[in-house]
Order: sequence, then structure tokens, then C-alpha cells
Amino acid sequence: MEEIYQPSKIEQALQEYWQSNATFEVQEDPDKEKYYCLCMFPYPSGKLHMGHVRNYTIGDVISRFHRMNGKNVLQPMGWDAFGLPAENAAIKHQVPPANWTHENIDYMRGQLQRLGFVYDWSRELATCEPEYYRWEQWFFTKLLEKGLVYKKNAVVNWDPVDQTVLANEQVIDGRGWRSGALVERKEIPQWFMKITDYAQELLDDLEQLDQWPEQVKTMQKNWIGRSEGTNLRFEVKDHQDELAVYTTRPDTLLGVSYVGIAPQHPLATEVAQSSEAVAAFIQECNTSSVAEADMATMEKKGIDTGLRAIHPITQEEVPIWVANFVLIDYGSGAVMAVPGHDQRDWEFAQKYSLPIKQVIEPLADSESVCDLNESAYTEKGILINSGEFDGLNFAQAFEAINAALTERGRGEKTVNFRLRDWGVSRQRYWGAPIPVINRADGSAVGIAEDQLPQRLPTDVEFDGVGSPIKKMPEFYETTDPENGEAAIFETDTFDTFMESSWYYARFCCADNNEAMLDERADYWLPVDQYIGGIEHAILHLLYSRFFHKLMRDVGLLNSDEPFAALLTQGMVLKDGAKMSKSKGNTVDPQALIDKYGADTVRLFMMFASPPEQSLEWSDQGVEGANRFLRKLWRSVYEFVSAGDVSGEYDAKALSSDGKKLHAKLHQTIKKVSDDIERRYTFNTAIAAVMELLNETNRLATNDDNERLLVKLCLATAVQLLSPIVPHIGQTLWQALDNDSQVLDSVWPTHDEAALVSDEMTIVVQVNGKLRAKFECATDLDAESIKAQAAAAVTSFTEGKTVRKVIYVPGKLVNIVVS
RNA sequence: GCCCAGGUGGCGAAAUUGGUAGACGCAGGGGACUUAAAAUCCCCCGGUAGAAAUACUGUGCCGGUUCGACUCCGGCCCUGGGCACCA
Repeated sequence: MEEIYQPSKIEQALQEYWQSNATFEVQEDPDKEKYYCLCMFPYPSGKLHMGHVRNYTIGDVISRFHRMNGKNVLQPMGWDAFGLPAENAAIKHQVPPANWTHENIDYMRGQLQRLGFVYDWSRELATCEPEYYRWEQWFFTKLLEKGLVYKKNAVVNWDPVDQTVLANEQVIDGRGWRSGALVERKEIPQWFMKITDYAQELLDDLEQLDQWPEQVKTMQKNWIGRSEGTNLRFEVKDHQDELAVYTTRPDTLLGVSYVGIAPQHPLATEVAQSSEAVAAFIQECNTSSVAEADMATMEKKGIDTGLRAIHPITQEEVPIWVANFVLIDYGSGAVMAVPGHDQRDWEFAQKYSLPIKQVIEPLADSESVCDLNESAYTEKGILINSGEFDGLNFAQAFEAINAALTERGRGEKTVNFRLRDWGVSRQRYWGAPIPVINRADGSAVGIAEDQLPQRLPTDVEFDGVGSPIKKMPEFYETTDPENGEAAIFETDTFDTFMESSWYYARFCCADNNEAMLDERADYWLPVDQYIGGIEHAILHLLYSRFFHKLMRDVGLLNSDEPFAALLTQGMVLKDGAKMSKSKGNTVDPQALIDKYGADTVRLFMMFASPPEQSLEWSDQGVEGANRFLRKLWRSVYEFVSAGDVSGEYDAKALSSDGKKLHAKLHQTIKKVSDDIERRYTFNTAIAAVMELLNETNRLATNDDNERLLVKLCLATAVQLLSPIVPHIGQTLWQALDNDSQVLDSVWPTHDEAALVSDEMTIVVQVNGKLRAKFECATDLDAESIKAQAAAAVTSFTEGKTVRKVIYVPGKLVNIVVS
């Protein structure tokens, strides 16, 4: 073995060995316990960033760990290859998006291999390949047949100068990012997936996901937003249409003083035809971005339509206002406003001098006060000023008012979801073509299975203004398959979340050109461990869960959920800010790999913080990680140089220090196993091995029995670290007499008997403050321990009365005095 | 604005079930080795007072529960993630 640790001399050879031996190519084996470990696949943006390195190191460590624990481990890798950045790069560098994407994939694949990640490359896929997206197109036509997708109008950000649709991120301060023109809202026909049909199941099944972080489940639950309330319909004075609203607070119905409708509401559109003021207001509302965050923070404004709604209970007339904060996509696009008991309604009423009426008073035992001059009273309470409903509490009023509305035919109890259907149409080029034919009459039909894939042309002129395929008659011109009349292929492409919603399943059978999925999917799924950024907590993970249920219901799968366990990693920061090109604070992983080797980079990533927290980049921390690896190498080198020993040691014959090290070894095995498998706290696992190595090096011995102990400690340290630092792990494992792949070795198990100590430390507190500690025999009785504790702190208890003595067995005694 | 996290030494962090706050590492200080440097090894290292023993104090802020709170509860401040066309 070499005296000095030189990663450049060991890493490449091992990577080539893993590659050429297809170390991580796996087959379905019903006799072995399977373990499917998956990291969120990367968008091929050019080169790996630190977030990728962190994500894939975590996945590689977990995969290697479970492999050493005897499981049939699948760890695949692919490319989320469609998306906006390829189009931007195409404009900037005058290169077609497909070429740019493929070059990036080739470069990044090499980087992943250079980091020592072991994937089953035989399953590699890229979503921009027709072999992949054809199945997505096929699946979409199946859903179309089943009525689970439909077309409707929806608003987009429209750049009037570039004549193009903008993504939310392309709208900067209300203006198009390239043209600088004020963005307009524009309604265009788009395809939607009926995720709302699955809202209840998506909510209910969160309960099965006991290995998901609570915060992610809470976010999804709130996103789905199930509420129980009332659908009610106001008559509109001198008008034939009814105005439907949804409310979760029917108990406040008698406090309604106006009704708010969205600017896009049909009633608003109608009034605008005869009212210039209303038309102008709606026009103003149509020059804001469609992003909800912008909607929620903008100044609340409105205008009276002049129309009057008839209150369903009192028959009073209340004004109908167009309000910019009412969302057309939520509920019915209209709200009943109760300024007394809703803060937003209250502010709006204050601004426009609308009546504020109290209909709820605080419960008798409530500490809150109702002062409608200050703010709305939003808590639930007892009804007042509500006629026959006076005196009822929330639950009683909820039932009584619903009953009254039902009796009058003006409303009913209902369940509502905040979740909206998923719009999947994008007016962009670099995506999977939506596989439909649009007929002249506006109807659409799915492309027949034998005509798929509907290929995206890749030899295109790309000028960035609109999608090239929208200007290519040779792409879109076709005929109606039923009557032969002229028709056109859809030129919109899919939202890229479509591709990332099912790739995890395709990895199970990526080579199947006859079907989207086959029986192998049921062997591997669900994914046992999914790992990715917290920023995907809602959209990607919810869409994937939805897609899984769709695939199940089309008969492609037999499980309900795609990901059994989820680990959400935090961001990589530098100087307290997220590493990003725009902030100019990125660190190129490649330069570090070249300087220190892959193991150092992997070790630093895992040691700097636990995976769910953000990770603060530190050049000195990387240096420290490298220093530890050199120390590990030197420890093994010095041991090996001093001559080999073989056999097993006799634990009973060890010195006192030897016995302590023997106990430390088993504590470390126990802790590291638990830290990796259950807690995912790789940082504390590494710290534990550091402690073991420090103690091992401290045991100076020439005794052969103790040298055997040292050898086992070193070999175990190497083995426990090998999932994290596989190159040095393999090299040192061999140096310590093991003629095998450490990856094929059996993960060590601890001996419970070795953990039992005959001494323990008792902490003594007086009134909860630490005052003394002492060592005693483990089997000493409680009374003796209390007595010894009392004797140790007499200077603090003298002259005082002992009120209480608390003894936490094996840990501490707290003496309460006064 | 709404939903979800996080806040502990000079820095990254640890404390797993309410029981010794700061493990492990980085930076810094002192020492050993060396002609010298690097590398390596040893010691110190939250703050205040003290020669020291030790005492007081300390986990974003204010309050509460408890024998005991980084940990639980209420209120606030700040930072980050998401908000449906970035991925």
C-alpha cells in the first residue's frame, strides 16, 4: 500500500471497475428483498451544481448501505430533459435545444461517474426521447377516452410586444423579461387533467405515508384544502341568472353586506358592455400577472356593478361588486362578503364605506373581544342579529342555515377543495407534443395509438418568439381521421411536470418498446426511498402521486402510492444565500473533485449538516474532510506497516483501555447503523467514526491480542464509512487483508453484551441546577445513589429543607430544596 | 398576503423520549518535531469575574407549564422554501 493518500491514483480505476463490471445493474429477483432508491433526476442545465452533488451523494450512500445489508438495490438515473432553459440557451447560443440538451447530458453523465455514484445505467432515460414521451402521449389519449382530461379556457401571461406567452418567472415587476412590455392576462383554450376527481383520495392516502416528513404532508393537505361549507345562490335583481357563491361560514350569512365577483366572472363581463367604468376596471385587473402571490399582495380594489343580489334569507338587496382579489378559478368565482367577520371583507368595506354588521358575538368563556371599529371578529361564536338563528353556536347555525337554504331551494351543504385541475398545455417548443388533432369545429380527438409517437421536430430554426412548430405547416397540417376533412395537430406541448410524474415507474422497464409499463413495475414499486429538494414538496410530489393513481386505474400498476419514504434535502448555501448563477456564488464541483478527489467532496457534503437542513458551503470544511481521510489512510498504513496479525481477539484478555475501545467499537456500529438507516443523520454517523478512530489511535499497544482489536476497529471504521467514501473505503478494506469488494461485505452488527458497562455517571442537581456528578456501580440501589447524591451537594442544601428528591434511574438526581 | 420550515460559541453543528448545552469538525491561541516551512502530534478554546478552585450567566425576543425546557404551550421578530407556466 502507498504511504500517502492520493485519490487520483485510486478513484478512476475503481470507477472504471464499477462501470465495466456493471456493479449496480440489477434484475428482478423474487427471492431477495428489493430496495428501490431514487433521487430526483436532474434537469440537464450544463453541469452539476452542488445541490445535485448533495442529492446524489445521499442516494448513493443509502443505496450502498442497503446493498451491504443484503438487499436487491435498484438505483437508476435519467434526465428531465424538456424545459424552458434549453429554449433560452438556444436563443443565446444559436444551437437547437435538442443538441444543447444532449451535450449537457453527456457531460453531466461523466460527472456523475466521476463522483463514484453507482447507477444501473442500463435503465438510463431522457424524457426528450420519443421512446419515452410516446408513452406519455399514449397515456394521455387513454385518459381522454376515460374523460379524465378536458379542454377549457384559462388565463396566461401575454407579452403584447413579443406576441408570446410568458412563464411566471419571465414576468418581472409586471413586465415581460425580454420586451419590457406590460404583461396582459389572456384567455386561451388549454388542456386540463382532472386531478380534482382524485382530491379526496390524494388527501386520504397521505395517512399511509408514515415515512414522509410531516411538514410535506401538511403542505399537501393544505394545498388540497378540503373544506366543508355551503353552496348558495343569490337571485340577481332584474336579471335571470343566479349568482352562486361558496362559503365555509354559513353562520355569518345574515352579516352579508355585499357580494364580490371576479373580474373574469360572466356577470362582470356583461356589465362591462354597458358601463365604461366597470370595463375600465376590468381592463386594469387584466394587466397583472396570473401568479397567486402577486394577486394576494396587491392593493384590494373594486367597483360597484350596479347589480343587486337578493339575500336568500332576508330578501334584502345587497350590492354586487367586482373585486380584484376574487379568484375566478376558486369556487364559483364569487364570494359573499361579511365585513364583520372576515378581515379582507372588513378592509374592503372600510375602503369603500360598505356596511359592517355584527352577527357573531364571542362565546361566554372567550377572552377575545369584538370591536368592529378595529378589525373583523373572525372567531366562531354565538349568532346575534340573525333573526330566528340568534343564540345558535357555529355547529348549530351551520346545520340550521343549510337547512333553511335547502328548504328555499337556494343552497346546500357541500365539500369544496382548494385544489384546482392541472393545466398541462404549454405554448412552448421544447416539450412533448400534446397528442391531439384539433378539428375545424373546435373539437379535438386523440391521435391513434398506431400513429404515435407524435414526434417533436428537432431540426428547427429557433428565434425565441413563439414556438417554431406553430409556424411549421409540415408539422401541424393533417386530416380528421374520421371524415378526412382538414384538421391540425395540436402545437402546444406538455407541462414538463408530466414527464417527471411517471419516470420513476418507467425505470422499472425502460427497455420495453411495446408498453408503457410491465409486470416489473410491480416488483420494484413503490420506490422505497425517494430523495430530492424540499422545493418539490407540493407540485412534483402531488402530480406524481396523482399520476400513480391514474396508472393504477388504467391497469398499469397495482399500488396506490409511488414513494414509500421521502427525504427532502435542504439547499446548498454560500455566504448565507442559495448557491445560484444569478447570485454569482457558485462553487464548481468539478474543480473540487480535481483538487481533492470525489471522496472528500462526498464526505464534506455528508458531514457539514444533516440532509434536511440547508448546508453552508465552506472551503475550509472541505479541507477538513480531506484531512480526516488522510488521517484514516495514515492510521491504516501505520498499522499495516507494523506487521500483520490474523484471527479474533479475546475481549476478556484486553487491558482496561482495550475494553473501553471494544465497547466503543460496538457503540459506534450501533450508532452508525441507526444514523444511516433510520435517522439519515450522516453527519453524526461520521462524527461517531471520527471518535472511534481517535480512540483507536490512542491505544498504543504491541500486544497481539490488542492489535487484533485495533485491526478490527480500523476495518470497521473503513466499512462503516465506505458508503460515504467508497474509493478510499475499498482501497483500505483491501489493505486490511480483505480480498473482496467492501460493497459485497456484510454490514457489521453490534454485540449488545459489549455495550454493558459496570460503571455509570450520576449527575446531581439542586433545584434543577447541575452541582455535582459521581461515578458508581451500575447495579447500585436507588437509595444508596440518592444518599451519595445528597452527600455530594451538602454545601448547596445546608440549612434548607429538602422538599423532594427526583431520581431518574442511571442518569440524575435532582434535590429540590427551599 | 397565505401555507411550511429554520434561528444554539468566531463558524458548520450535537444534544434521538422533557434530564450534564456545545459531541464531532473548522477557525483561532499555545507547545512539540524541523535548519526552516509544510505535514503531523499534544494542550486550551461560549460570555463575565477570578491566579485558580469556582460562581454567575447563556440555545432569536417576551411570557407560561414543570422538580427540571434548546426540547412542550401562547404571543412576537428575523431568515429561507412553496404559491399552480422555473425545475
